[in-house]
Order: sequence, then C-alpha cells, then structure tokens
Amino acid sequence: MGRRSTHTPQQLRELILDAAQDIINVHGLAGLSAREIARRIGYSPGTIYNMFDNLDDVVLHVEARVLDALDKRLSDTLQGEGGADARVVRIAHAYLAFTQEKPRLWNLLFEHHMPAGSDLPAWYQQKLEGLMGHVERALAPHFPAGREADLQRASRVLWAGVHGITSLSTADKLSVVTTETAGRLIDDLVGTYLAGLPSPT
Amino acid sequence: MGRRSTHTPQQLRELILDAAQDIINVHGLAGLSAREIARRIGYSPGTIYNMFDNLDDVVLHVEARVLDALDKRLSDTLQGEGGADARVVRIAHAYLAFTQEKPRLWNLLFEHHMPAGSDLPAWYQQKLEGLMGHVERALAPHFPAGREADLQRASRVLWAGVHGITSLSTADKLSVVTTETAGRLIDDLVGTYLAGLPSPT
DNA sequence: ATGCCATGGGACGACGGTCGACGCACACAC
DNA sequence: GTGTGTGCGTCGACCGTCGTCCCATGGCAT
Repeated sequence: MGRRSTHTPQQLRELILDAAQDIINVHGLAGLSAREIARRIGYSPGTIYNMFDNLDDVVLHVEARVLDALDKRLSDTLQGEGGADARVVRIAHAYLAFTQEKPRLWNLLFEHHMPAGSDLPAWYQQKLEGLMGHVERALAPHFPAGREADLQRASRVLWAGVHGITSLSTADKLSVVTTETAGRLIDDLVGTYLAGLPSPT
Repeated sequence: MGRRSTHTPQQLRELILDAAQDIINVHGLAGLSAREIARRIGYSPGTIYNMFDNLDDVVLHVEARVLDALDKRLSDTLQGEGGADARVVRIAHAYLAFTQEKPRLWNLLFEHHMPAGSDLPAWYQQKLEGLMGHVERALAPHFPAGREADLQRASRVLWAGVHGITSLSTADKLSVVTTETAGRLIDDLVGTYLAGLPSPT
C-alpha cells in the first residue's frame, strides 16, 4: 500500500477530528470507534494510528476544539453592555446555553478520563485557565486590588457552581429540574452569591 | 453443567455486585467487564446474564449501593450538634469527604449513562430526592413556612454547587485546586451563599 | 530504474451478549 | 434407604465488534 497523497497529513488530521467530533456530537463518546472514524473518511483504522497515538489522543484533540468553541462563546458575550453583575450572569447563561446546544460535546470534557498515570497536558490546563479568566475579569469589580486570591476563589466557586447545576441538570439527576429551571437555579446562585460577597469598598 | 447449589441466587447476586463494586472502586467503570466479574467469583460470564439483564443492569445496582452509602454518610453527620449553618457546612464536607475516599465509585454515578431511550428507574430518583432531603432539612431554618419553593431551589443550588466543586476538583479541571482547597471553596460557597440569602424574618 | 519509507489492510486478543447442551440436585416412588 | 426421572442452573463456544499493532506494499524522490 503506497502513499496516497490525496490528503496532506494536516488535512488528514483534521478529517479525523471532524469525523470524531461529529460522531461524538451525535452518538456520544460511547459511539466513537476508530473503525467508525475510518469508515467515514474512507481510510483504514490503521491510518488513524499513524496520525494519533491512540483513540484517547484523538478524543483529547476533540476536547481542545470544544474548549476553544466554549471560549469563543464566552468571549462573545462579554462584548455587550451592562454592569458588572449583569456580565457575570451573561457568562453563566452563555455557559448553560452551550451545554444545552452541544450536550454530548460538553459532556465529553468530563466523561473522558485520562488513562491512569498520565495527567492533562499543559495546553489543556491553559485553556481551562483562559476560560476561568473570563469569569475573573467579570468578577473583578467586586474585589479591590490586592485581593486577587479572593477574586480567584470566588471565580472558581461560581464557575464550579454553574458547572454543577448544568451537569446535574443535563444528567437529569437534580430531580424536578427541567431545562427552564436550570436557568433559574443559575440566576439564584449568581444573585445570592454576589449578594453575600463582602462589599467591595 | 449441573446446578452447583453452593450459592443461593440471592448470594450469587451479591457476589456479583461485590465483585463489580470492587473492580470499579479500583479500576473505574472502564475496567469493568462481565468476564472480569466472572473470573473473580469463579463462575462463567453466562451466569452473570442469568442474574442480571446486562452489564448496565449490574452497574445500576452498584450505583444503588453507592447512593445508599452516601445517604448513610450524610445521615450520620446530622446527628451532631451545632447551629443550622454549621449543619449545612457539615453536610457539604461529608459529601466532599465521600467523593475523596471513593472517587471512582462516586464518579460512577455521573459517568454512567443509561442506554439511549431508557430513563432512570423511579427508585433511583427517590434515592436522589432522599439525599436532597437532608439538605432541605438543614436549610429549612432559613426559610419561613410557606416558602417551600424557595427552600427547594436553594437546596438544589447548594447541592449542585458543592457537586460542581467536587466534580471539577476530582477531575483536576479547576486548575490549581488541590485536595485542601476544595474544602475551602465549599466553605466559601456555603458561607457566601447563606450570607446572600434574604433574612429569614 | 531504483530503493526508501509512509501507508493502510488485516491479524490479534479481548470485549458484550446469546444460547443450546449438559448434568447435578432434588422430588418422588417404592 | 435406594433408585430414578427430570427441571433448571450453568457453562463455554459462538458472533460481531472493539483498540491496537505489524509489515507487505507500492507511490514518490532521487
């Protein structure tokens, strides 16, 4: 089997990631297989292992795309007007909207674990910190200079809180939580938490 | 292959669940297979399908055990003394402690999805509501009679918030969150949220 | 024309789930 | 107590699928 050269390696990598992302978006991580990717792009399973270490590696790169999409989504919401609190609420709702539009892709970020012994790559952690940065910037007006530690903590608490609500909601494990009320729970969380923050003066 | 009669069907079911729980506790859901269970209990894979519909069914029953263990854990923490707020904090920390002691079993509750088309059984939802009930009872002093809807919402928000913190923390996806600081984030969440609640008068 | 090496077809072991055949343990007759 | 029949719990071979890896192949640079 000689070189085909109908696609450059770079094109091939993107073909594989496109196919993998589409499969996960429709059928979830469980529906992903090297063979299904190969079928869709008209190559054999072996080719995938030429371009990636293994399926986990493919999944990790799909996760990178999802993180980028989520980052773009949050960035876009920050363009609008409104006070500091309104921006926090907007970010939270943008996160919720993303999880509802692409539930399987978003779920991927949490249902996929690294094989034992290997940590998340550094670039992955950096993307996470970039996302957190949006929250920190929106929350900054609540904290005077010199309280960066408090700002960081509050950002993580709100981020994790919103994540918890959407997570349990999409898994249908909050009992009685419908799509509509997930938004209200987020409003409650953000509103009450911000109200409980020590005054910024 | 005749009847062995060394175990009653009930014993056999528990043998299977014991083995499955142990495998998941050590190797995670991905390490679970019908054959591995069979190897451990000295039966053939076919026997497992005699006692359970399929592997998902086995997993669901392991989840039931985990939910029961979590419920017992939370119940125990409510025996102690302390004001209303202290009890809320204690529940939250009990939840965190459980997730840290049995991270894979706890993760099981969220990484295992029902096969498409089938919902969670009613008894599962009831166990979830039982857990939520602990939070509601601890939070009740903050809400006057007649505000049950607000109480329910606040309970779900706090529950989901704590869940989000532990979830991102054990997945190592909060960046910079160590075991120690997960507890502090929970303290911050509960403290600030309770402070932001309208006064109960 | 030559030879290098990227390539992908196919082999391998293990998986979930099914099912027919087997043979033990018990009920019953005596 | 002994013998016998049989129901049903159990096994393990089977099917289609999986992730991964190897190496014969044959296009491309020289």
